[in-house]
Amino acid sequence: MLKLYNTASRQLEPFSPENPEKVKIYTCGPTVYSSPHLGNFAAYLYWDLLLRVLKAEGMTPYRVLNLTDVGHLSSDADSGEDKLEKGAKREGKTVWEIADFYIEKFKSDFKKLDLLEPEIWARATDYIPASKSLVEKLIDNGYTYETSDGVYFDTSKFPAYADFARLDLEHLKTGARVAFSSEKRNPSDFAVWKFIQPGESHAMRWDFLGRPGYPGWHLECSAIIHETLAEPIDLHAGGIDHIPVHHTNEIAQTFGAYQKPLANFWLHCNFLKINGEKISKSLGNLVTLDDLEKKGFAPADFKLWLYQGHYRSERNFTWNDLAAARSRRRKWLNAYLRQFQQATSSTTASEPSPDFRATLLEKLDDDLNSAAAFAYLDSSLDTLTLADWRLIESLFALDLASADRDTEYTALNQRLTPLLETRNLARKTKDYATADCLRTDLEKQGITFLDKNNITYWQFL
RNA sequence: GGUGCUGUGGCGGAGUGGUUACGCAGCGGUCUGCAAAACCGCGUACACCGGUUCAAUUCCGGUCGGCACCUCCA
Repeated sequence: MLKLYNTASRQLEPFSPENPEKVKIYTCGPTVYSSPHLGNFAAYLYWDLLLRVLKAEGMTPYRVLNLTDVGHLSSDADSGEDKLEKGAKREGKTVWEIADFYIEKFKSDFKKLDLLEPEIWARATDYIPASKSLVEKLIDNGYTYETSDGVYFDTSKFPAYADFARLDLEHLKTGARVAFSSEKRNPSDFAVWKFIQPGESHAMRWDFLGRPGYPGWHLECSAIIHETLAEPIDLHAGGIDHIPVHHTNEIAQTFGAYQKPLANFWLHCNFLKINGEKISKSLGNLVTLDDLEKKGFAPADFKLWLYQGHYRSERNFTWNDLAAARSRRRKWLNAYLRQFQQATSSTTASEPSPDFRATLLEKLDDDLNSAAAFAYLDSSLDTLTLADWRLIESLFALDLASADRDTEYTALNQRLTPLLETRNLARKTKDYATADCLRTDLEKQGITFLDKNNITYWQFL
C-alpha cells in the first residue's frame, strides 16, 4: 500500500484516491519567462516518479500542470518589474512571444527527461474567464475588499488561514508587503485581482470590474483546478516554498469561493542547492539541461542522481556527484546489456519476477523511497531479467531498457557479434595481435569486450 | 522575529532500539594470453553533552553547527 507524507497532517498516510481510475492530481508548474534550471526540474522529476508508482499500483493518474504565462511582479516593491515584461524587454519580444517560446522550451526539456505528459497543460491565460468567475464568487461571498490597486482577499474572514502552514500570523514579518500596499487590512491579505494603473504599461490586460487588470498570482491554480478537476482533488503537489504563501492562499480562496477543501493530499518536495548554495539568478549559478548535455551528461544521469536521494530532503548538486551517478547508471546499463545479449538465444519471462517487483514497490510505497529501491536494485543486479528491467524502466525512465534503446542495441548486437566472434577465434589461435587490435578499435567507439565465465559480451565503456 | 528542515564513513545517501543499506572513489584479490568501470573482499560512520534502557546512531532534553521559506524561486 502506497504511503505518502501529507503536508496537511504532517504525517505519513496511506494514499487512497476517491477514484483510482482517475486520480485527480495538480502539480504547480513554471512561470514561463526564462529557461528552466535543474532545480525547477527536480520537482517535475519527483512527481513523475509519483505518477509512475501510482500506475504500477494499478491507478490511473489524471494530472493537470499549469503554465504561468501571466506576468507577475518580480518583487513586492513598487519598482518591481513584471517577470514576463522584463523577459520581453530583455529579448526584444512581446510578452506573448516570450511565453510561447519558453513554453516550448519547457515542453522540449520535459520530453528530453522522458517525463509523462500531463493530461492537461493549463496555460493561465486560457483560464481568465474561470479566474474572473472565481473572483466574482469571492466578492459575492464577502471575502474580499477593494483597494486602489486591486481586489484583496481578507484573510481574517477565513479562520483556518494559518492552519495549513502553521503560520504565526502575529509574528510574520511584514516589511515590504505593508509598504507595498498600506491599504491592506492584514499583512497576510493577498491580491486576487490587480488593477492596472493609468500610465502603467502591462501588455497582458483584461477588462474586469470596469477597468483593466490581471489576475493575482495565486488565483490561477484555484481557477484551473475548479475548471479542470473539481475540488477536492486527490493530490496537490509543489515545492516546499509554496507552503506558507501560495498553497495557503490557494486553499483560502478556493474555500472562499466554493466552500470546499481544495485537496485531500499535499506533497511538497525540498529544494536543490548547487555547490552548497541556493540556486538563484543573482548568484549566477543556474544550471540548465543544456549545460548538462554540453558537459557530456545524459538527462537520465541527472534523474538517477536525483532519485538517489529523497524528495523531501534538501539535495546539493555537484558535478562530481553527477559523475558518480553516471558511473552507476553505466554499470546498470551494462548489466542490462549482458541480459540483453544473453536473452537473444534463451527464452525470457514476459512478467517481472514477483519477488523483485514486490520488494521494489515496497520501497517506493514507503513515501517514494527511491534511494532504498536503488540499493535493492543494485544488490539484485546479477539476477534481473529483461522483464525486471522493463519494470525498472517503467518506474524510473532512466533510458536503459526502452523500446527505442532495444532497437539500437539489436542493431549494435548485429554489428558487433561477428567482430566478437572473430576476436575470440583469434584468441583461441593465440593471435593476440589481431584480438587486441579489434578491441582497441572498438574502444575508440566507446565499446569494449567483457569476458565473463567463458562468455564474451560487448558493453559500453 | 516566525515556521520548518537538517548534522551518518573520502564523497553522496537510505535506514534502524541490539544483526550496522547502497552507490561513487580508494585499497587488496579473483578471473584473464594481457586487460577491463566483470566478480569477490576490505573501510567498522552516525555533531557534542546529558537522560531513559539490559542495549541508542536510532527515543527524550539540552548545546553547538548548517540550511530553507516568510522577498510572486520548484
